[in-house]
Amino acid sequence: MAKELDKTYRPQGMEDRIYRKWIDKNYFHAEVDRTKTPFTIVIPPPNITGKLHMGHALDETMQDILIRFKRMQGYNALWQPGTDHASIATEVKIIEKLKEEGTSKEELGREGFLKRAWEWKKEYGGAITEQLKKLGSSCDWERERFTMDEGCNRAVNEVFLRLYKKGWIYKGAKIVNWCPVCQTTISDAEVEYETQASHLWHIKYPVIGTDRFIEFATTRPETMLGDTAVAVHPEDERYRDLIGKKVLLPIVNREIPVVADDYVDMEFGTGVVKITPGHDPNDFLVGKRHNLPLVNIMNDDATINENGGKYAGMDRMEARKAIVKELDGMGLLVKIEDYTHDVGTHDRCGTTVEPLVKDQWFVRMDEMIKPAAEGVRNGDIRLVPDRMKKTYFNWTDNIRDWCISRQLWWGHRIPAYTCDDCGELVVDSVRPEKCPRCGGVHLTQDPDSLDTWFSSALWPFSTLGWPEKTEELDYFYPTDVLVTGYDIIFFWVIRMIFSGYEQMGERPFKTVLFHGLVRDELGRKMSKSLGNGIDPLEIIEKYGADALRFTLVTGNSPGNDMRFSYDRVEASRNFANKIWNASRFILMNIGEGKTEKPDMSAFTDADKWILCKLNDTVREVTDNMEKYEMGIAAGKIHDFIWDFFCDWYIEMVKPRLYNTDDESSHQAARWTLKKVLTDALKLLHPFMPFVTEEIYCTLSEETGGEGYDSIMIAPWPAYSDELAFRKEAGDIDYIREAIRGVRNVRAQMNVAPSKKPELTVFSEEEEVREAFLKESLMTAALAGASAVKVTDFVPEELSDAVSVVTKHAAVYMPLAELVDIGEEIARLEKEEGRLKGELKRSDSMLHNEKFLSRAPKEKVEEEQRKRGEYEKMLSEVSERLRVLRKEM
RNA sequence: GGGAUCGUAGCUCAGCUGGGAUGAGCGUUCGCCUCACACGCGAGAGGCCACGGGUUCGAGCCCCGUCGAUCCCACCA
Repeated sequence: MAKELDKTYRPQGMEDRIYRKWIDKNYFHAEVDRTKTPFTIVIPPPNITGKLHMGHALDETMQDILIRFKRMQGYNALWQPGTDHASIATEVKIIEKLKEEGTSKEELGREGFLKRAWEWKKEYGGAITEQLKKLGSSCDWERERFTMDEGCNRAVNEVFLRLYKKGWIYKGAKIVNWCPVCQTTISDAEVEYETQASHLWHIKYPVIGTDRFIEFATTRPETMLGDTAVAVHPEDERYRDLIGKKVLLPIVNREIPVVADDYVDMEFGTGVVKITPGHDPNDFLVGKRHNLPLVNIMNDDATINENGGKYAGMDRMEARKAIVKELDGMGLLVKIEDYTHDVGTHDRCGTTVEPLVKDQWFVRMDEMIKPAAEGVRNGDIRLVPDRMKKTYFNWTDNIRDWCISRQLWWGHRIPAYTCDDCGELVVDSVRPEKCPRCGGVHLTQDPDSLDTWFSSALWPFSTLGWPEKTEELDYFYPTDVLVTGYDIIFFWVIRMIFSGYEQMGERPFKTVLFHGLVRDELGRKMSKSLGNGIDPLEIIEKYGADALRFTLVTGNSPGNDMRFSYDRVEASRNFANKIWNASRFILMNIGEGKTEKPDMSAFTDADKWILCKLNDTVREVTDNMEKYEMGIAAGKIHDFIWDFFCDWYIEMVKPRLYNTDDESSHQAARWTLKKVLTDALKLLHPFMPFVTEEIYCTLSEETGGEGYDSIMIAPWPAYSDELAFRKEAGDIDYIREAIRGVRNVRAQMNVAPSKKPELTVFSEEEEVREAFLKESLMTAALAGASAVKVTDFVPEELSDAVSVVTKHAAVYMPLAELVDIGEEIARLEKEEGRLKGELKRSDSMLHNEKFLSRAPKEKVEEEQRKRGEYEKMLSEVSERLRVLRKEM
């Protein structure tokens, strides 16, 4: 490590070096230790196909901030990492690759395909975790898991078996969402609705035995091939006489009944609906109620099947056109209207989803959802921000059974077997040796695999060893906080919650902390198609992971989307540079071994002031962190370091170090500098782990440290009553006010910086005079003065001086030769006006009977105190004006 | 059709259970290469807190409407 710090902060190289050190020292690893309180976070496992994007960066950063904070607080902090096999996403990628190679899934066969998939996982599956490391993520990599590793696999099979035994997993023919391109079913959550411009085709069918026609409207005319009824509302006068009659389904020439069902909306269209139980979820239900036959007219690739007669083999969209044309030819097409409606598409590939009836596996949700809803309702699980409950309950209140089988190969294979001999269905967590009914040894496993979320639902406990009763599970479960985006509530959060309650009998986590989306500079979603994605790795390369992390959490609150901009990263990088240089200053001014704490009498008010501010910052930041207000915490740390520490304290200390030779006072300054820097670095460490580590270690090496090899294992700063120097801090705040006032007037009056007048501070309060006297050297330096005198009367010779009036003191500058008296009078008049206004405001409140009687006492007292101050300042300013006017 | 979020300085956003908007960063204006830092220092300018009501001694914050932006959910063919 460099003996001293370079002039400019340069994260390149440094971050990787530090990360390697942390890994080598095994700091991220957590073991069961009953003497310590655990704090656990499970990572939302990134897909193995994934490439680090800003969403991950935000998610990981928030988790790392929490885990580092808790680790420093002394918790046994475990951040459990791992990756997700992402069944369909991965399978699609591999299929693409096979296509490039001129082969296919079918050609390789199931076994060959899976072999390829595992190879693929081995080759690319680690990329995402390597990228997480670039961010500084302090995951316990020794415990890294994968949703399809042996343990997770066992957990999946075990849960499947348990739920099956309970009767909560069943197989049944129901209408499901089918993706004709991916050739698999998908769950309701995977369907994305997209508004499309289309048409409403008005068609009529002849009513048998009459010369009438019954007219209706449809958005999918091709499905008429599978119609098995036409429905009207039972109370609809227009059609009452037709109920029970038959109509002739054209083209197919099938006779179908007119049924009456409440489902029909009389107001919509003609009040007639064609019923296609095989291809519409509502029609499916109507069909059940009326015992209608079910006709499937589609193949798995969405072409029309043999039930479509002459249209067999035609694509669904082609068939639509052809059928409309044919109906038109028959005179049965009444009209075509423009119509926009929401069409279900597959969130992975954008293909229009086809509802059709398939024999699939489902999880019954009605019972399992109850404890999950209750757990959030009664606060067993807390959602941050609170409003996410509404989204959550919206889902739990309307939950439907979960279709879990997928016609995919990459994933957990459904642990259900059919006996080749007797046809018995056997479900077990391990492959049965023989059929329990007939003893046959030939059993065929269900070819389907499970929805990828089935395994991620078990993640909080499967990663800790479940179904084994491991020490880890006992100790680290339930986990403390889950950090994730609000867009994943129903996919994942709800499913983990009901799985946790059902399998473990306990909540999977105590708190869910939601974050929003990271958008681009214009507020648009970052997406591949827009090409507006910003690569976090590029940002890290250029500005450092610390700058990226800080940018992602500042100025942001839980659950809200944020915009990403280069300007903000630059600001964060500049902040890192600021700390870097402040540290350089401190290192240059602290000699080796000279930072033992001197006697309290050696400390100046300035020292006590910064220690007091530090102390307050420690308390507030800790409090914000406990409440998951990371953005606020980051802001406070930023302000403390930049404003209080760098802009004020370091400047206050310079004249002392450079222009005095009181060794014990120097020592107090050095001790304070080091103490404040060290604690500030600790507060900042969760946010900017790398720079803080680099500086902390350099500081330790150069000046002797606290005995920790790394800031990440050093204790979090604690609030201390001993550092609450309220009086001194208040005095320094008055002095700062005076300094600011002087600087202000100088700038306003264009006084050259080289001009260093002698200042006279006048105050009627003895304590204030003492405070200024004690800090006169510092005050003079910061105000650009040659010296500061303190008096309890205003000397005659200063009658024409420029004056700055503050609450507790007035500062006189003999600048009459530089400043026009007229201007000074104008300035003071403005000030006088301002003070009069303030006084008026104060008086209006204090004369308000209701304010006096109803406002809390402290508020009234505060207002009275303010009024007193204004009155004093006003009389001071008026007096100055009187004197100056006489001078003219 | 339900529900949520947002509307505060030119821009991007904070604003703790209601108590004077001394809010932050960027931008901007005026001075400064002051021996930690020009990725910087000092000093400014800039805000009917979307609009209209209400509750209150007091509202950016609470309640009710209106307008505008965004998002989620939903089986109206």
